[in-house]
Amino acid sequence: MATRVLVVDDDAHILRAIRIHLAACGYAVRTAQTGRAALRVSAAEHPDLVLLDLGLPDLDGTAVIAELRNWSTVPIIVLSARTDGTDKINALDTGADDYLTKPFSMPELLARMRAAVRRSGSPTDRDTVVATRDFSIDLAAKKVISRTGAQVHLTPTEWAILELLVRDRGALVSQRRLLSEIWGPAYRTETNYLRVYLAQLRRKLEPEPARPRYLITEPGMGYRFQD
Amino acid sequence: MATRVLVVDDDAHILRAIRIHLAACGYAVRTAQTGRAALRVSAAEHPDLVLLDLGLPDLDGTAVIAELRNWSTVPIIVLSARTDGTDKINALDTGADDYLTKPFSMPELLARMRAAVRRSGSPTDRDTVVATRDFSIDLAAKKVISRTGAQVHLTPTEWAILELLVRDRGALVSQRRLLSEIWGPAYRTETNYLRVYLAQLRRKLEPEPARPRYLITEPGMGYRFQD
DNA sequence: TGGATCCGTTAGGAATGCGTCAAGATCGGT
DNA sequence: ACCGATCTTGACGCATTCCTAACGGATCCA
Repeated sequence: MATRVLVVDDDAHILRAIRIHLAACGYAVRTAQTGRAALRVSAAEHPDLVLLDLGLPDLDGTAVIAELRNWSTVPIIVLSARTDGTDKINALDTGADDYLTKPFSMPELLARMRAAVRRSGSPTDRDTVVATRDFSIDLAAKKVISRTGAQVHLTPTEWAILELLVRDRGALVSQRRLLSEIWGPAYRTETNYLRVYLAQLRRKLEPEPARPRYLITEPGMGYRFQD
Repeated sequence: MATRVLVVDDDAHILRAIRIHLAACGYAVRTAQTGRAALRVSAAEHPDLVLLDLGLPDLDGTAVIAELRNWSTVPIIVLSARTDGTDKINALDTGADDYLTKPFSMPELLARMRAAVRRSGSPTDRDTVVATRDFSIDLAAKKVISRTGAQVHLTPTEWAILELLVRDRGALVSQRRLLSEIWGPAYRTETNYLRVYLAQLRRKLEPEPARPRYLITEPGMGYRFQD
């Protein structure tokens, strides 16, 4: 599922530029041009991250932060043209998570966004539990629970494969990537291993191991976790 | 209780300047001049925050971040003279929480430290007393009471292991993390210790030590407290 | 139709990791 | 200096997991 970002800036051009960039990087982008709009959208859609410009027409930027912090812990990254040190400190102490001074480099913004989302995501297993009709996978706890409530025991290798597939669930993961990440780059061509372990995973997880529904083979390319 | 900060920098002058500043602001400061020292102190003292200079003599800064992130979620703020964008991005993607380029203003550093600690502080507190059918564990009082009401005596090491497992109850705790946090990063591979102490804990807590119900082994990966 | 390629399945020996025990070393208090 | 408690270390048997090879089935193409 794509990370949802709310971008708040009164300049429509900047807004558009950032939106295009982020969308190209796989983010789901919402925008707002005023402080009140930002608060409204936040309450309605609960974004995973807020990019906030301080120079808004209706409300002071720090006021927006303070309002948000009354009920939300969403990560907030401030983007501002003001280089004054007190602005930074006020914003951070009001509840902002990070502060970038314009002009900033887009790669740095993206890296700081990843860091902010990573932090907020891990402590309260938000997206770490993937549930299907037949079992649920807890990536943080490294646990698989079958529909009957029993815990399914996986070996380290089985878990490594399942984790890779589930983290990119829906997407095709190439055999080369699986082999490289789990056995090392030297085993790039040992597709044997994958066949054996995928069979074991299916025996443990699929209702009908002979006709897999979740662990799908894409012949000649790789495997895919379908939920 | 004062926030404990570990400051890592190879330049003794900078180290001293930062230490004095932070101490004046009420922080409890520890210092390290090398990457290995930083890892050792982190494992021994569990600081609440790490300030890390990237230019260390023995290890690359990002290597220190990566090692720490194997077992710790302590906030890391990188302080670096390098203005190169790729350094920033690498550090952030490896697990750093923030990145300041030298020279920076001390008020800004302090504000970012407050922000980092604020984020990390709240979400991790859960119940301090965990009860099972056969015993109950009081994490705050560091006490274990058996079903008969008698207190179970645990040695310091036994308690350290049990506490780690119970704080993340249900989740798998890797042997690396256990060894790093209790014996230090250098003992990462001494899985012997875990076997011995888990056996002792089971003898003291499990109704059937030979068939553990609470202290579960996940072969090749780690241990898990199941309640 | 025949061949080639890729995949699923099975099984058994090799390698690894775990539980257990016991003895020596170390530490802390009297 | 002594003693008990705690920690370290090594060795052994056992269970699990991994690797590997072989075989049969499915699909595609000539």
